[in-house]
Amino acid sequence: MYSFTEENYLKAILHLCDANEKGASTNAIAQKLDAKAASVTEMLKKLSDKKLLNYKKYQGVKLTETGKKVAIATVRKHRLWEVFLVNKLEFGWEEVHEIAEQLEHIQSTKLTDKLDAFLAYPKYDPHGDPIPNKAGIFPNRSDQTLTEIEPHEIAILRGVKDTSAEFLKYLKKLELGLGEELKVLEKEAYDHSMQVQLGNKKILNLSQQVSSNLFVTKK
Amino acid sequence: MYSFTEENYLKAILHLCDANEKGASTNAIAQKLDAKAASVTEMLKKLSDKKLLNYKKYQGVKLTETGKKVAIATVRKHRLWEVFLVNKLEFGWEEVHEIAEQLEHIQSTKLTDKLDAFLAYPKYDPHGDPIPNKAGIFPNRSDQTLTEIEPHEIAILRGVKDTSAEFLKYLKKLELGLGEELKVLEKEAYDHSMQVQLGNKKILNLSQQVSSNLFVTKK
DNA sequence: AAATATTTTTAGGTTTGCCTAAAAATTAAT
DNA sequence: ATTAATTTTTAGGCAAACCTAAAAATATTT
Ligand SMILES: [Mn+2]
Ligand SMILES: [Mn+2]
Ligand SMILES: [Mn+2]
Ligand SMILES: [Mn+2]
Repeated sequence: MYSFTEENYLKAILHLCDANEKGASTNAIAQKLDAKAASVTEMLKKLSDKKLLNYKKYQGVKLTETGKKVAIATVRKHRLWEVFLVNKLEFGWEEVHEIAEQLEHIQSTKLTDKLDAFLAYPKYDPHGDPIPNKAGIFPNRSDQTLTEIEPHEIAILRGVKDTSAEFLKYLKKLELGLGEELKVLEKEAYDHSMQVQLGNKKILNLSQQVSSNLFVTKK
Repeated sequence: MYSFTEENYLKAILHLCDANEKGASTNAIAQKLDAKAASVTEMLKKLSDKKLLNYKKYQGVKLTETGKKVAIATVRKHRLWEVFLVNKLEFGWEEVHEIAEQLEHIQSTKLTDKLDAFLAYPKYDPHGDPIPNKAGIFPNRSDQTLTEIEPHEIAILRGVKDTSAEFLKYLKKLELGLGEELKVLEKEAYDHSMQVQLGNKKILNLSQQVSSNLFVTKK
C-alpha cells in the first residue's frame, strides 16, 4: 500500500507535529530523516497529491486524517516489534530500535494484530513509549501516579496531572522532565513525601502534592 | 548488505540450480521472479560483478560460494519466519508464504539466530521444507521413518533410505512420491506391515521393509 | 546445410528516491 | 525600511530496478 519511504516520512512528520503544534517544517523533516531539504520538498508534494498531508509552499505541513492513520499504524508496528524483540527474543532494549525500523514496514494488518495478541496487548514499548491499539488510540499516557510506586522500583515520568504553569515551572527547576527515570528510595509515612533518585543521581524530596500529580510507568 | 531484490534473485537461482544441475537460464529466472528476460540479464551482470554468481553470455548461471551462502541465509530466514507465524502467531500454513517473503529480507543475523532459538531450532518449516542451520547446513531430510508413525497420524514423505533403482521403481508404481501425505490407518502387529491412506485417498499396504526405508516428517 | 523458431542480449525509456547548486521566499537584524 | 541571514523551492542529474522493442546468438526443424 505505502512504500517504506512514505511510511518513514509520515512517521517523522507525526512526531514533529506532536512536538511542534504548528506543523513540521521542511528542514526539520530533512534533519530527522537525514535527507536534504530538496528531497523533502519533492516528497511532500507527492504525499500531498496522495492526500496524506496538507502542503502549501513555504508553510510547513500537517498530516491529514489518512496520513495520521498510516503514521500511527507504523508507530504501532514499530513498538510492537520492539516489545517482541525484548520480551520474547531477549534482546537488550538498546539494540531493538534499528531492527524495528525495518520490521515496521512489513505489510500485513493481520500480522500486526496477531503479534499484538501474542504479546498480550502491551501498552508500552521497551522504552516506555505508548503503543496505539488497532483503532489507532494511544493508551492514557498513564493512569498511575508516582505515589503508587514502591521503594526500590524505578518509574519513568510520562505526564502530569496538574498542568498549571506554576507546577511545570517547579518541575523544570527540579530538572524533572518527561522521560526522566525516578528511583523511589523511601516513602515517609508521616507526610507521604517521597525520596527519589533521578537518572542523573540527584536525590529529590517530593511532597505528596507533587508525586500525586506525576503520571509514571514502571520501568 | 544485500538488497531485497538481490536476495530474491539469489534465492530463485538457488532453487533453479537445485532442480536443474546445469544452472539457471535467463528465462527460467525471469519466469520465477515474474520479470522480463531483459531485466534479468541486467541483474545477472550486476550480481556477477559482485562475485555472487558466474555469468557468461548465453550460458545461464551458477551461484558462487558467496552467492550460495547469501541465498541459503535468505531461505533460512524465510522458513524460520514461517515457523514463527504458524507456531506462535497461529496463522494457517497457507497464509504465511507471502508474509515470509517480506520478513526474509530483514537484515540482522542476530535476529535470525535468536528467532531460531526461540522456535527451538526447528528443522522443517510448516510446509515440510528443511531449514538450514546457522552454518548453512540443511538437516538430513529426515531421521524419522514411517515405521515410527502411529495410527491416525499423518506423515509426509521426505526421502528414502534405500536409494536402489528397484526400490524407487516400486515407489513410483505405488504412486508414492516425495511430498506425498500418508495417513497411517493401522499397524499390523503380526508382520509390522502398515495400512496407509494416500493424499488421493488410495489405500496401500506397506511391508516393514518398505516403511522402514521411507523418511518422513509428521504433518 | 539452410531455414525457422526460441532464447538471450542490447538499446533506449520510465519511475522512485536521492543529490547539488542556484533562485526565490521568508524571517531576523540593523 | 533596508539589508542580511535563513529557509524553502526549483532546476538539472544520478542510481537502482523495472519495462518494450529490436538485434544477436543459439537451438531446432526441414
Ligand atoms: Mn524505536
Ligand atoms: Mn523505518
Ligand atoms: Mn514459503
Ligand atoms: Mn522475497
